[in-house]
Amino acid sequence: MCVIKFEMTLSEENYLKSIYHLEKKYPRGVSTNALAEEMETKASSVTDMIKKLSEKGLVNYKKYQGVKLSEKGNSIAVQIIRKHRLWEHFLVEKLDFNWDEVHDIAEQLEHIKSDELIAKLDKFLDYPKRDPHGDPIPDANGNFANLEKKILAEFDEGEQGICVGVKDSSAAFLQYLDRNKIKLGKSISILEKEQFDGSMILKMNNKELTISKVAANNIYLKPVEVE
Amino acid sequence: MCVIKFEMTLSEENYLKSIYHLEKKYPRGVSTNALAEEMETKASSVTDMIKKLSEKGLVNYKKYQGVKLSEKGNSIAVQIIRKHRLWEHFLVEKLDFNWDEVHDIAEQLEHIKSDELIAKLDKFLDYPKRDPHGDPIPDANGNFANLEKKILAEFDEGEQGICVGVKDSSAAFLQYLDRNKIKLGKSISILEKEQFDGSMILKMNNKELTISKVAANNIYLKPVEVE
DNA sequence: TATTATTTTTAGACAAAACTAAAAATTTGT
DNA sequence: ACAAATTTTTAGTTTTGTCTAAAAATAATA
Repeated sequence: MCVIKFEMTLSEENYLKSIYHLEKKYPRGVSTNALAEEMETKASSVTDMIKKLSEKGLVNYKKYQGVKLSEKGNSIAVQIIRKHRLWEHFLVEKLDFNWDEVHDIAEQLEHIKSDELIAKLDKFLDYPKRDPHGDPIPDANGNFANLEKKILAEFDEGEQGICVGVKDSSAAFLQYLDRNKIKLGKSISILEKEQFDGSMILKMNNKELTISKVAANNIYLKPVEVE
Repeated sequence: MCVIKFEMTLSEENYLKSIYHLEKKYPRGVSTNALAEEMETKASSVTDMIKKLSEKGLVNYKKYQGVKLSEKGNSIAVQIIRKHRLWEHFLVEKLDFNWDEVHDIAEQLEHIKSDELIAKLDKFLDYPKRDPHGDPIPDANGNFANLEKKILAEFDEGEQGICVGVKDSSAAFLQYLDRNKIKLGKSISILEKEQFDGSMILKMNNKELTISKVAANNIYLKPVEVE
């Protein structure tokens, strides 16, 4: 196992991370424009950076055909995501931040360079498997513990599940969830599904709650069998 | 109380920190060359940066006459030092790092931008007064808890004290202290002082220990009256 | 298929922070 | 005090990552 360490700049790391996330949406290659939008920069800047990453062997790139992460690039991106999610867990569990406040700080902390630091932080947090939004934290080898989950909007009437994650992690959405007392771990039953607009009437904490289709499309449940 | 927030670059923050530390040694103004050496850069680069900091009102500067921090510059420098020392404390007390391993990591962490983060970290650590090397941690207002301390080399035979800090925080020196079981909080008596080379014979843990003048010049004791 | 429209890349410029080399100011030594 | 040595500043480049404007390639449409 031969691990080569690169000197990565902040900007390079952010590009790899964005490509990683966009590959979920565009598995056949991430376009220059999509990346420019994600990075809040111009397409020409993206082209320049992609060339640089390509020369370093971190992405596979052919002109006009979008980028994909190479194996090396992927594993670097996964390590950055690991750091981001570990720090988010730390901020919420140890420093008492709310789950809607941690993203920007973790965005900075994820670039701190020290393998020893991350190993010790992981141990201190007792090897958490998920961050405060329910996203899996890859282990030191880059392996994700995959957990079964389905978007709430895809559940049918009478089904039931446990809230295990959110798709949208914006502060606005997280605060909406807080106001409605929706948290990870909560048991939710689907009472009714409105055909007209896709809104749902749920039972949670023995109370009824109506949510829009937009909201239901951003909540993950783990299905629970109900007899 | 009107607090103005600046956009500070990493480099600007490091210059302020270095000027702060050098002002201890050069209270009438820090020379361009001294700063260049501290920052491991060239004098011409220093001149450029000083001009920039001067335009921002963070240092007082007249050509050929060295720099001093302005009040604003000083308070920013103190906040960076606060962050550095809080993170060092965290790394040693919570993540189980040794005191010779934390400097480089804290050097990165000190630039994370979030007042809320530092306030919560401070609380989590239970408002520590000193970092792992015995240096005082300024509070949120920039006030240092000043503790009485004297360099070991300046003690006389028969005197006694408690180790409260080190002047040199290099890994090499800290490891030397570890090998000789010298830690913060240890009680030390001066048995003999060799006139010839300034070396000292100490009693600590009921055992005798000889240290060189160089070492004795880098250890701080709080004097203890002995009847 | 020919012609638009869109996307992507190239070319050239800029700001930040560093550098080298040379000029200017200050300090030192006789 | 004046020449020599040192320190500091200026002037002109370089690198990284961005930008604008224009050219080239690809995609969409009549």
